[in-house]
Amino acid sequence: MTITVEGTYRQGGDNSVGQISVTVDLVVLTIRQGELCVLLVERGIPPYQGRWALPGGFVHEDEDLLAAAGRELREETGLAAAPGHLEQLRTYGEPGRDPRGRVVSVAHLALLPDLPAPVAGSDAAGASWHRLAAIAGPLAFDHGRILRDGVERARAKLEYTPLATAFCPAEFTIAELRGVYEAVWGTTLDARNFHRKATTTAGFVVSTGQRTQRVGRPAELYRRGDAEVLHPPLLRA
Amino acid sequence: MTITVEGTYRQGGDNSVGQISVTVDLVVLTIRQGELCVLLVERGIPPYQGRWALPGGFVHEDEDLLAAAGRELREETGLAAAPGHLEQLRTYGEPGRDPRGRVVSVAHLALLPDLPAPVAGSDAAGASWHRLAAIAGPLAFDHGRILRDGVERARAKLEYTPLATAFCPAEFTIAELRGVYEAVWGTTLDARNFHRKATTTAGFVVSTGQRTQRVGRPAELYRRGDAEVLHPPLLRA
DNA sequence: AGAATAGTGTCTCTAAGACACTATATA
DNA sequence: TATATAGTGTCTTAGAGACACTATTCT
Repeated sequence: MTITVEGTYRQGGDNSVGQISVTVDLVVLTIRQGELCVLLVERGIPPYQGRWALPGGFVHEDEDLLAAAGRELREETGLAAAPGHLEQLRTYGEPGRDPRGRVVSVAHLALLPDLPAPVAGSDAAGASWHRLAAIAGPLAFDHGRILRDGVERARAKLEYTPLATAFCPAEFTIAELRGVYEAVWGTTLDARNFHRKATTTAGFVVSTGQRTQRVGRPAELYRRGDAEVLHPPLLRA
Repeated sequence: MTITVEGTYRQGGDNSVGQISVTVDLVVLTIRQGELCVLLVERGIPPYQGRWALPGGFVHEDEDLLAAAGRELREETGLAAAPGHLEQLRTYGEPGRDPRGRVVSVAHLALLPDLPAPVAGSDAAGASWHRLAAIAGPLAFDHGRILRDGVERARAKLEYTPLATAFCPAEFTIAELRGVYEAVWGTTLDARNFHRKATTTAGFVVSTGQRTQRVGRPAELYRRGDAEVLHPPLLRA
């Protein structure tokens, strides 16, 4: 079924009906063994058969864009965005981006903790995690560009929001949080300065009173604070 | 004419064709007499007849999204984005946002200098500038929300990019640049500290060697520098 | 005791904010 | 000379980066 808009959108405008296929694509990032990873699916049919692509699919008739992205994430990974973070990234609509016709894709960015439940066993045939540094060939469609934009968005948002916590489990140590920054930015940070910074920036993290039990001195466990923005920001060098 | 995508988008996906109307809407900002202003058009037909709305229209069949936004800007204002700035803002696709049917709008943000050529005389019947602080009723559709998002984007980008120069003519004084910050942020800034900051931040502005001729000591004229990002940023209090 | 990891204290340097002062034009 | 606007210098303070040191666990 196709919905048709009747009448001019506004006076002075033209009447071309602009019916276009709308999809959502997902840049799903997580951190595994200290490395930034992205979820990719292998294309089984043309175009770009055999290439890796971002997960995604068509927006349903009566479905919000963010809801569509959440549904696709669930279908492809078997996991909800609940413990992590999901936001709109950017919309890609260049006429030639899909050889089959005009498709506008509203890309979304998801940040997830490294969940114990693996991706396998979900609906998605070939969804798998790939270390960002080790992606072999070019991705299908313009997904390479979308992936780059998503990674850059994540890198930038770590600076001025507490979003690094989306990569962590509900309770985490300062060292784990620092590991997120190091993996996403591809740098190393001074553990002492980072600790001071993270614990003194208002609303970034709150102590739970609990401690870890591993080798070495036990680390205090923290939960995400209520700040939406970091004041002052945690800038990259 | 309607383009239809044949075949599944990718394996594992569903087959709903997701045909939706795609439009571009524009948040066009400028500064007039020291106040931040937005370009609005009055709706002559239902729905929302008589209400103010953002300019916009349908994306053409073989047209890029940014190009569509540029075209609408030209049609509504008679002016190109060339001297200013145009970027994608965000996409709005809530199912109920247009009572006539499913319409996904890719909103764009345009920042323009206060051009001597007025908006009148252009294609647009009722396009006019409105002081942001003095917009009477609610806007049509979800345009109030889009406008808020656009203004917030502009406010944020002044912090860490040299985008304030998009509101200025090609050559401008430091006092004019400061006026942009004050209008967009709705604050007052210390003229002396701002001068130091603007002239010492690498790549923000470059001197032309020219000077103004008005009352008082002549001010040096500057042009936009080649920096894409301000290091360090110029943060709001 | 020794290894391993967590967390604190201190110093230096950069940059922001407050504000007095100097500079150069017009009326 | 008065007025108006442009631009510089200085002081204080917040915060980032470098890095020595202390703390608390396990083996």
